[in-house]
Formats: sequence, structure tokens, C-alpha cells
Amino acid sequence: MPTILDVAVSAGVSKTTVSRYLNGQGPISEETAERIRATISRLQYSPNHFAQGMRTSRTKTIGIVIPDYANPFYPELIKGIEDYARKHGYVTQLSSTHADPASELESLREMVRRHIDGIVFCSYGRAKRDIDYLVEIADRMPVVVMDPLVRKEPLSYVVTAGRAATKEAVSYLVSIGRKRIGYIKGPSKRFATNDRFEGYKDGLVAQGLPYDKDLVVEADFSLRSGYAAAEAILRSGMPVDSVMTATDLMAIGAIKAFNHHRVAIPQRIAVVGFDDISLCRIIEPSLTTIAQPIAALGTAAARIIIDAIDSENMEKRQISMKGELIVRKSSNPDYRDEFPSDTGSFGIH
Amino acid sequence: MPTILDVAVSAGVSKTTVSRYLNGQGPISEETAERIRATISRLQYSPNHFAQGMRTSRTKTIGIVIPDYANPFYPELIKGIEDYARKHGYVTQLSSTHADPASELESLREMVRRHIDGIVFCSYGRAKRDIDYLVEIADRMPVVVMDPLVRKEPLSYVVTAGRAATKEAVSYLVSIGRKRIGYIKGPSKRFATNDRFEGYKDGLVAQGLPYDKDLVVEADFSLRSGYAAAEAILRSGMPVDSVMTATDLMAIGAIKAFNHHRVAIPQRIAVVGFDDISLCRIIEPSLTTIAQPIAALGTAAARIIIDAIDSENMEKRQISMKGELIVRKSSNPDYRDEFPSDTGSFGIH
DNA sequence: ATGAAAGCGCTAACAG
DNA sequence: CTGTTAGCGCTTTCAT
Repeated sequence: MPTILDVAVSAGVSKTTVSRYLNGQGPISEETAERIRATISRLQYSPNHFAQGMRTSRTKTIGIVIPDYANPFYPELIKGIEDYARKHGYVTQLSSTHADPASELESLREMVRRHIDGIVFCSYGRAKRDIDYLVEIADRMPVVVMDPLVRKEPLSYVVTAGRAATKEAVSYLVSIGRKRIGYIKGPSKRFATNDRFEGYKDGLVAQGLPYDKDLVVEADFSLRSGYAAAEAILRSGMPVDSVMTATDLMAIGAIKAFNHHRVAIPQRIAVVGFDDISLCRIIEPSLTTIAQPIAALGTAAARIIIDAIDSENMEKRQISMKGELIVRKSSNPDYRDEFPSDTGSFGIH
Repeated sequence: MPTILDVAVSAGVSKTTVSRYLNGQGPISEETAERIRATISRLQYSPNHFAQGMRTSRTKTIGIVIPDYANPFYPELIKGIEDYARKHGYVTQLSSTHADPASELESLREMVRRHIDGIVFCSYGRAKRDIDYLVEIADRMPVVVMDPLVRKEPLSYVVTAGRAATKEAVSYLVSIGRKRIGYIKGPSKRFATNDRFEGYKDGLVAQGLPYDKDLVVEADFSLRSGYAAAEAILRSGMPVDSVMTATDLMAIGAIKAFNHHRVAIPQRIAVVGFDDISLCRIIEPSLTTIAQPIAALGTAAARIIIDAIDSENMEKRQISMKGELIVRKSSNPDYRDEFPSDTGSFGIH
């Protein structure tokens, strides 16, 4: 591997000049630049990452911590981050924690040890030790949390306004004549769950509907739990004419339950999910849902980080983006699916 | 950030001794070791990654290049690699290329520049420049390709034996009385597609069935193309009693087409996919398919790499693992789905 | 069993 | 516009 010295000698200049050329610092005569350029390309020189890092402790790397590679939310988020990062000369470093708090902390520490320049942190939970650590490093390095886990903590975050979007979805259901709206929520200890649930209650208030806790069932995010929750709603005998859920996967469980029990969707019960995963277009009937602007969330996170690095301003920023209601067949019988839906295609493996 | 010198001074020893302690080199008195241990923990010292890398040019990092975060194959593969790697003190570095050859090459170069210790490379294609580069670096650093892209190249690979598994699936279909087996294949330029397709032909030969090219339709891996292919098979008027596909997503497209045209599955046409993505258990009827031993593939890849590093033996190894036929409702009407199927649960986002 | 000192490849004062 | 020099934090001879 050639070093900067090889290039310098070979081009008949000093290391400094080569370094300056590489980093676009200070003025270099066009002629010298050209000689250096040629030499670099002839020697296939590429700067040693460690030596560079050691001097600058910059790595042009943004770390991304996620709980779970398999959650379809993340690929798109990562892509949003990566696209923006790449445009600005950064690469990303990804780490999955399998939703394990110990592993979350370990991932963060490892990233810091590797001197990444900023962190995007995603988690299902809100482990105190994680947050403490994030707050600690956030003074030195830009950190963005993809959840309002930490409303009260001095951290930057980027989120979808789940509460507002859910509230709007309630008014949509009322506008199509639904009056008894059930809700399948996630585990109460999750902040985002409660945020969306608050939106449901806001919506009822805004529409002058009574809040009836018998119409609310708690599930655990799995398809199966959504199925069971839907059955519970049926068994309760409540005159429900629509069901909203905190996540699409639970909504799809509910659809499977209603299909199985021959409850007509949407004629008897309309279903509205949250997230807009690709399954929404595959399931029958296709699922009305609230789409998160995932790629935009990623872009915003990357922008916050890169802005902060460039400006050396560690001020915290909070961004909340609007969710978008996407009406499909599970709430509108006249909706015509693009059929078969295009859900992308993966290469063979 | 404390340095090794801080630790040394604070513990009343030299840098050398601390370094030796850290790397388990040479003999150190129990007493000294204890003092160093205490100091390190008190100072929260952690070795500087760059300085270490500069000296050793080892990073304890395995790079993974994949074409696409969204393909459900990869999360599981990555997990297989990571689990093995972590157990052996390695971390992984992931990079997605969006199936773009230029980006593949760039990712590889960037990883090499960062001195990762080994690479697992996944691609949908087989760009010559990528392969040339891989072959070039494979003499210095262990490389494993997750596809027999490169049968003839001097590279290690780990794959599922698609041909053998497909052949077996044909004999399974024959065993349940099917005689006219259609096949939906992927784009011909993809090696793995053809590999599976050869298995289909092998199977016909083994079962004494004629190969009829009118029963074979080429699609492009998308659900939609599978749908169209299934319709083409129906329109052809051929007396098909079963359809195999090169991938699950195309099989699911076919199921949607058959459902839509009220062709009874599996009574009139049985469907068999390949991959075993989670959708197989969500679609109705649930999809019989050939499962790849994904996590085992990942583990095998990581093992090859870490073995090679430890033994400094750059010999190439090829591993081919068996696929497993998983019978569900799309071929067996008596199969009882675990219902609702457990497809895992993702935390909210 | 421990230390002193050299040097990995790079960047950034400082000097001309 | 260009060069000299010091030093980032670590591991590794070579001494002791």
C-alpha cells in the first residue's frame, strides 16, 4: 500500500503539499496539482484511514443503531439517511441490537470508540442507561433519536406526529359514517404507542364521541396479538363499526380474524392501520393506513447531524413530521386496488 | 479521553506493561495486573481504535456487502454472521449497494480502505469488475461470496443447493399425484435462477416426465410478474396441475392470480415457492416452499472468515447447504395452518 | 517481569 | 505557493 510519502517523493513534492491537495486546503499551483493527481492515480494511492482518523478524529461516518434488521421500517429509514449522507461525503455504519438494552449500550460505546462523527439511534424501548449515555455524548457529538422517547431529555429527535395523524384518521372514519371506533393499542410502556393512542382519544373528543374503554384492547405488536384482539372485540358484542390499530401488523392480524369470522370489511367493520408496510397492499382487502414519511425522517436526521458537524453547533433540534392517511379497500369498498400491487422485487438469493 | 499513557502513569508502570496487559502478551505479575485493571476501570480507559489499527492494521471487523436492506433474506443472514462473529470478538460492518455494480465496487473499496479483516459479499448480479476485485483482494484477506456466482473463480462461497432442492420438490409433487408441473423462473442472466431451473429439469428427468417449454414462464422476481406469469399459464390452456417458482414472491403473485381467477389451490393447482419468507405463512393458502438454511449460511460464512484469519490460510473453501421442503396448504389441502401464524412482532416506530 | 524508544501515516503549526 | 517538523496513541523490538 503506497503512503502519502510515496506519492510526495514520486511527484517531487512534500507530504504537506500532497495532504493539502487531498484536503483542498491552501493554494496549490495548477501544475503541481496535476502532477499529484497523476501520481495518485498511477500509484492507486488511497489515504490510510487510521492515520487520518488519528490526526483528525473524524471518520466521515454516521452510526445508525437499530433494534431489528427485520422490521421493514428500517431499510427505508436507513436509505433516507444514507442517501443524504453519501451526498455529503459521509458513509454510514449500521448496528443492530436485537432490541436488547445491554446490546444497545454496547453498540453505542463501540461506535464512539470508533469515532463515528454522529449517531442516529432507534430503539423500541427507553432504557435509562441508554438515554443517559446518549445525553452524555450528545454534548460532544451530534445524536438524533428517532422517537420522542426522550421528550424531556436534551436530545435531538425526529418523529412522525403519531398523535395528530391518528386524530385525523378518527375524523376520516367519522366522515365516512363510522361512530363506534375500536382501538388496538400496543404495550402501554412504549411511548409511541401511547402517543398514537392519545391521538385516538383526541379524535373522539373532537368528533364529540364518547370514549369507551371497552372498545380498546391492548396487544403486543405481533400479527397474532392483533388477531386475538380483534376476536376479543367481536366477542365483547360491542357494536363496533371500525377498528384502528397502533401498527399495521396488528391491523393485518385483525383483518385475518375478521375474514376468518366472515365479518365483512369494510362494510361491517372498517380497519385502519399505522405505518404503511408493503403488506398493506398484499393483504385482502388492502389496508387503509397512516404512512410515515420514512425516507424524509431519515433525511432529516442525517441533515441534523451533518449540519451540526459542519457548524460545530451542538444545539438540540426536534422535528415532528406529518403522517399521511392512505385510503384503501379496508375502509373504502369502492377503492380499486392497483392489482396486482407492485411490491417491488428482490433478486434471487 | 484517557490514553494508555494516562493509565500507565496513574498505575505507576510503563505504557508497555499496560499494552501487554491489554493484549495478554508476555508475563505480568499478578499484583501489577491488578493495579492496571483497577486504573483502567477507574479512568474508563478504552484503547484508541485508530492508534491500534495503525499499528496492527487489524480491526476485528467483518464487512458485509448486500444489495438491498429490504430483502427479507438478509436480516437473517446478517444475524447468522453477527452471532458467530460476536462470539469470536468481531463486529460487523454493513453496507448496502442498492444492487448497483458501481456502488458495489465502491463499497468494497471503502471497506478495504478501512482495513476490515474479511468480507462477506452478496449481490444479485455478477459484475465482472466486482469479481475481479474480489479475486484480487482474496489473496490478502478472506472473502466469502454468498452465491455460486463464481463457480469457476478462485473464491470461497457458501450457498444453498438450489438445484438439488428443486429437484426434490419435483419428486414431492409427483408423489402427491401431480404430473404436469409448470415453472415460473427468474431472469435467465441470473445464475441462481438457472441453477434452480436446472433442478426442475433434473426432477422431470428423474420422474420420467417430459420437459415441455410451454410450461415454463420467465418472470422478473416481482410479485406482479409472478401474477402475470400465472395468468399466462392459465391462458395457455395447458393442463397444469402444479406450479413451482424460483422465488416465494413470484409464488405469492401466482397464488393471488389463481385466487382471483377462482382456481382452487391446491385442489386444481398446487403451488411451491422457494425461500420461505414470512409472507408464506400470512398468504392464504399458506405457501409450500423450499427453505434456505439462512442463519446456517451466515454462520458458515463467518466461520470461514474467522478460521482463515486465525490460521492465516487463504485457501478457498466452497460450501453448499441443503434446502428443506416445507409443506403447507398450497400443496396439501389437509395441512392445518398454525393460525394465526406467528410472524414475529416488530416494535412500534 | 518491566521499560525506553522507535515508528506506523497522516495533518497542522510554523517558516520561508 | 511550498517545505520542515512535531506528534496523535499505540505496539513492538531491544534492553535491562
